[in-house]
Amino acid sequence: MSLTPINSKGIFESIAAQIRDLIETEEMVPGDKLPNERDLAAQLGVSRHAVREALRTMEVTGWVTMRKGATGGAFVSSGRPEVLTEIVERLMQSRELTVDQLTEARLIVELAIIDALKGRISDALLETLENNVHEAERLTNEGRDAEKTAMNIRFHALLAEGSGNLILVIVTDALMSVLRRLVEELGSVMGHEVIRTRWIFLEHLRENELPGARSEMERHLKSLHRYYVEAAAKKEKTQKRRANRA
Amino acid sequence: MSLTPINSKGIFESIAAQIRDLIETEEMVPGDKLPNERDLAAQLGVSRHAVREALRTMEVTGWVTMRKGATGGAFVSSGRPEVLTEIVERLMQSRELTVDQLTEARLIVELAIIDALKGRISDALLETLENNVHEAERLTNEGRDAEKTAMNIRFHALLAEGSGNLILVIVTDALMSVLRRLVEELGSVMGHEVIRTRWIFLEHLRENELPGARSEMERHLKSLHRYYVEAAAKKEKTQKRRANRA
DNA sequence: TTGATGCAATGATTGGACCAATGCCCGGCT
DNA sequence: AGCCGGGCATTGGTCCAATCATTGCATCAA
Repeated sequence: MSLTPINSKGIFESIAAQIRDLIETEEMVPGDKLPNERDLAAQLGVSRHAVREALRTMEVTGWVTMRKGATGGAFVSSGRPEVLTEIVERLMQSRELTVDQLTEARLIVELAIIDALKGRISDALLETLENNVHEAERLTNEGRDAEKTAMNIRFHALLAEGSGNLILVIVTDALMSVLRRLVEELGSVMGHEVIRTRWIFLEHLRENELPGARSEMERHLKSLHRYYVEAAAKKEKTQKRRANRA
Repeated sequence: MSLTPINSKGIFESIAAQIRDLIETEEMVPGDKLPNERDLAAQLGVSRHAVREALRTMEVTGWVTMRKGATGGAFVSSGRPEVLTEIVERLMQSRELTVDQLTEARLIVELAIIDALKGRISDALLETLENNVHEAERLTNEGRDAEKTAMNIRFHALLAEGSGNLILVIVTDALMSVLRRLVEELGSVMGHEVIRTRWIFLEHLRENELPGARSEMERHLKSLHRYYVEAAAKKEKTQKRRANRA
């Protein structure tokens, strides 16, 4: 005989579960509008506050987005990579996750993407990538730092798209949105060095020399990896020093 | 001249921001207890419900955990990696993924994880994996299908954990979860074949023969890949036929 | 000593009321 | 005819007050 716990996690949780089910079974797809809060509360037989808490948590986890106003309401969302950054930030601050792990994961995924590029290197892809590097070069020369960084990050996204695999694109997106935050915190570097390695990488790609491209990217990312780990350690130390002084 | 929007996101957001600041500046560390909801509401001059919404979102994002009861309350947390899985899973699920892309991505990520295992193969890891396969073998023989599948999926999660990289674990978890839904739809297969390839894989791992292990896994996953793509195509066809008939 | 019981603290849920933002529509002005 | 502006309906946002539920602890009796 197996008894199931009753309401173990609170009402708002079971409300969220019900709505999630609707979405998971594709009875509702991104863009669809959920009933308004008052109707939901009535249908589920709970108070409006409970519905609100459920919707709020679902908003945070990227299941729905909420807009206010006359045409507002809760809409099924397709997910928000940005919320990842906040959670990752917390994990890193409390040492559950290290910079080391983050950049290592980036290295691994990126190299996997390059491997997946086999047989998919088209002229269109090459042109897109070249345009990106040209733009990045211009921004670097003009000293427009933030835009330059965005452009450099975009390069990796384009590469992922080139693999033709949506999953890799999504994972890359998520990783990049987290890394962007890291760069903001630790400071970006090596402006022209990035451009240089890009051209070498692209040259290999153009010649269909995947191994060469791969090792160039590996070299580049590993040097970035070392830099960030060091910068994070240094920042750590100054924070500790400041804490001790106080 | 740049004007900043006022209160664009509501009161609960600024409450959350204030509390986050307290935690970020390390005035509060994991384990510390926040004031109770009534006091917080009074101190901030807002309603208790606003405080609750703030705390709820912070719970989801891993800043605090909440317990109920006499010694309950909101406590500073060190983060919850599981939410990341949920968000990544949502990102994957909401896109129009093909079976092909899913299993290909699984192949890519899994092989990358095996590469990342270099220098990390411990006796403890081997033992954990062996236990998993033993269990899976038992469940397979007993015909307990659902549990067998769960155990087989768990193997990949354990492998990811063996890489020592939390990011890879999260990506694997999300991927597996999406994949599991697919398997439920298409039906699982090859019970004993999976066990066989597992033992071969582990044997390579035990001998520290990473390339051998890698190619065995590659062979196995590629055959799975073919099977699922085929099964999906077949299902597609019967659905079309059924649709035409109607 | 042990177990039951009551109490107090704290979160969980509810109901109802009102505020605020937003987009649409309609009427009046040019 | 065109447009502009104010009112209005819809919907989320906030607040208050009250009650329920859970949990740990202190108390007390066997």
